[in-house]
Amino acid sequence: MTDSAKPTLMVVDGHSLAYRAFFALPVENFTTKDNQHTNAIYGFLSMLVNLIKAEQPTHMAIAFDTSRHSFRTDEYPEYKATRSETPQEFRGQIPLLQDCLAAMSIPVLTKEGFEADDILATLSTQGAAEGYDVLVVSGDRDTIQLVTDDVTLLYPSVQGVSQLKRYDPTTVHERYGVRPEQYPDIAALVGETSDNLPGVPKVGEKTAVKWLTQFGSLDELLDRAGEIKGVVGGNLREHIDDVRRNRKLNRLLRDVELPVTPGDLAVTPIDAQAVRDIFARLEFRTLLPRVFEAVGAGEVADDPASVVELPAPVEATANALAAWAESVDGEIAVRVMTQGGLPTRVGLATETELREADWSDALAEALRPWFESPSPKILHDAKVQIKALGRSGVRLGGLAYDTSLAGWLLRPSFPDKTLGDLAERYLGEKLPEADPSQLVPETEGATPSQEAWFALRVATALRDDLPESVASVLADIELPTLLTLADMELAGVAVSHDVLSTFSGELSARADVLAQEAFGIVGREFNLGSPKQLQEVLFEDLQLPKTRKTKTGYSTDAAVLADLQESHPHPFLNLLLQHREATKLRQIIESLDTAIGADGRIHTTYVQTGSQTGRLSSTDPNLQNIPVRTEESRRIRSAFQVGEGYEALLTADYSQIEMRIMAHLSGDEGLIEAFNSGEDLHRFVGARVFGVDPADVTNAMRTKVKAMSYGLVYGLSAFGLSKQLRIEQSEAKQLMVEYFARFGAVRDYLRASVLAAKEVGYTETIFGRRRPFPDLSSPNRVLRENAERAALNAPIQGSAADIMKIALFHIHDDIRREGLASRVLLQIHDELVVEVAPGEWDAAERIVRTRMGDAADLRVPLDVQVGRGDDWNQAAH
DNA sequence: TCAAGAACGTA
DNA sequence: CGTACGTTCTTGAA
Repeated sequence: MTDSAKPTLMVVDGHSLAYRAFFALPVENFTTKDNQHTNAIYGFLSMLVNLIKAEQPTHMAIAFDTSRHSFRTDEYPEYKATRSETPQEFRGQIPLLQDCLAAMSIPVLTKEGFEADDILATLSTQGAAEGYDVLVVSGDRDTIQLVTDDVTLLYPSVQGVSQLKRYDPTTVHERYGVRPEQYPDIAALVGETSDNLPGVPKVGEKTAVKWLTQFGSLDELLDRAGEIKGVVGGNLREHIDDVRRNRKLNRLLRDVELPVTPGDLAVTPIDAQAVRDIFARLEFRTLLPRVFEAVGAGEVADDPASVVELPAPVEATANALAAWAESVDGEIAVRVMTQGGLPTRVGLATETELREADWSDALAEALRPWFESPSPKILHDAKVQIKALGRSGVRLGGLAYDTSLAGWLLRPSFPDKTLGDLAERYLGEKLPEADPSQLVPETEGATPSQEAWFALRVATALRDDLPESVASVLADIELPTLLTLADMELAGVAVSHDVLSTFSGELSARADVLAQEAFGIVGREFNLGSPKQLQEVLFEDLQLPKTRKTKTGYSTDAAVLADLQESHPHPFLNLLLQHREATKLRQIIESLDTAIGADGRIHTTYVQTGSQTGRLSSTDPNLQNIPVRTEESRRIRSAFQVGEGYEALLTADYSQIEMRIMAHLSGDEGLIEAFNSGEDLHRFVGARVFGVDPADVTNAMRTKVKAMSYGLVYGLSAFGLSKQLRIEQSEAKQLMVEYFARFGAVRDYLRASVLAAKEVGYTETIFGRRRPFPDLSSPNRVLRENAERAALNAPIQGSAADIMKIALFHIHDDIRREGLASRVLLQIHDELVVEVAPGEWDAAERIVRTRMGDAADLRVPLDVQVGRGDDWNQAAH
């Protein structure tokens, strides 16, 4: 065993072990949602973690091959030539594995022209000479030659990667009958088929060992080859050059020039945040704690992020707090603690001073002038706090920065949700958090003013990182939008419980009837909502043909069932689809009904950081996916009604805003003309594509170009288009050809836009909002093509989102400025719902039309459709 | 109890 | 093999 006084150097052949893991672990279980395979990465890291835990190395490095090419292939081009190409699914995992290792602060070594084993040989030789206990971990038998009293080889057994066999000189001798340094002699004689190194025919390990023992060395054996009798003797003499060549090639180089020596490989603390990020991306969950555990709490501890000495908060009276705030010249960070939507305590902070006080009416009155003044204020996740203040009658003015929004704008794909996340990432500090699982927490959480203090410093750090264009998106779009959203959420929308419950009752009754009928056909009762049970019924009981595969079985989604109905009509299928529809609607209704508040209104929450493109999302409940497609489902919308004391609901939506943005960005003359002509867009495009008069465009033509136009924005393929339109792929292909022949600038723009994104690593909207796309240069094709489609879409969807946000807060601000009582209630991406106060219809409509129309100056007009009604459904017409 | 997967609603 | 979301239900592992 290892001598505890000596440092332990562990050197690993990353390539060979990852490759074994690749074949050992079933890929089905190790694929991320965007189709990145991770089995080799997972298997390798899992083994590595076990090794680190068991061996506790003080020094460590992982070596990788650079390519197939090495000095060995120079010498003998056939070397490893018969080895089949390593699968792309494996190769694509190597860069990601190296990213993981980088995050774990484990040095990765490669050397052009040499194999990983040569690096291991060099390091182990140096290490042994410098007094290390050396552990070589490799799946290549050639490394047996490295074993000495100081160098132990860990070699994966046939069972798999997790079982490593330990080779010291004794075990090597037991297994092979020779000393470790003689192993290459055996290998040279026997040959190595996997390396395409043929040996002496009919000579196996047994004979080789016998000869070597008899002659003492390979040189001696070859010199006296004439003494060996029989067929094998002849074979040896005939293949003597092969043996010499094999021996030359399987000698590992012990003097490769490396940029490091063993002393440089001391184990260093891991970058915990980086590990979390990459593991999240690879969807490794169980591995994370294992990594942290293996590396040891003391060594790496949690994070490099340190717990800093916090300035002490000063408890203030209402008046003192207000006086202090007003005396500060410059920005103050604010943290309003809330409970049940109302303020409970307020903390304020500058870089050096922290003040806080419990909330009270007196405090509200004392602080109101400062709160409502334009004195600049910095908050983290301001909206909830602004709403709490709003409920207490205080309107926040001077919102200068929101760290949550800034963090999102910088990295929209990694929502650093909490202030603590941001403090770790941008300050490298830990925000003290009380452990919620303990009744009497050991660690105190940060106080409100201390949190404000963190927000202030995070804001400073973020300002340095935010590119100018992104900073302007924050200041000119997001912050004004935030204030508008706070008002919209506070307002809520009136929803009629009676309308909902009547409808719900009808649907329940219908669903029951449908279910009974369906059970009658099948001959037994089961859970129609269980895809698993449904599969039994469809594919076993009813013997319908198997459909598209999913991860867990076969798909039973609506599209598949519709296809099935066409090819194998069965009454059960219709009943099932109708049942699904009824239960789905009922479910939506139920969730809406329970969301109606005491004021008879639903107050959704808009998540401003909820998308990667710049769109809003809506939760608790989601009011951005209320059904609309079918006549019946629109009954749900008729439950959204004008509130008491108001006159009407106004809906306003942009027509074809994404295609208009496409026209603007591409500058396509044809498309621009389409929007300026006043003609129906799809009719105009159809006329061009099919070479007919607009009047002669049939419905079928219009449907096709419409699907094509919308598909463009999403990066649709001929395959996808053919599937959606249920036409031949060749026809879809032809349609695309004709389309681009007329609107070529669109294709040129899309291509150039993705190319530019690949170049700079991100896309940008008209207003400068960015979205990073690291995967555009991924070696993994699925990953890369997914990124390409998303990158195609991001500037378009994002610009539309920007435009709607601008229109939204302009409308909100105009309504206030004109002293109107009307208010915006909902935003559904390209649609707004406004509650209009009595006598204000004309003013409201004017403001909405103007502000939506002039939100952006594009090469085509922004068309706005306005409707009026007592409920949302009526207003949509 | 939690997380994942399937399904489905919207723009 | 079409982008962007959130919710609900079932299921199986923890």
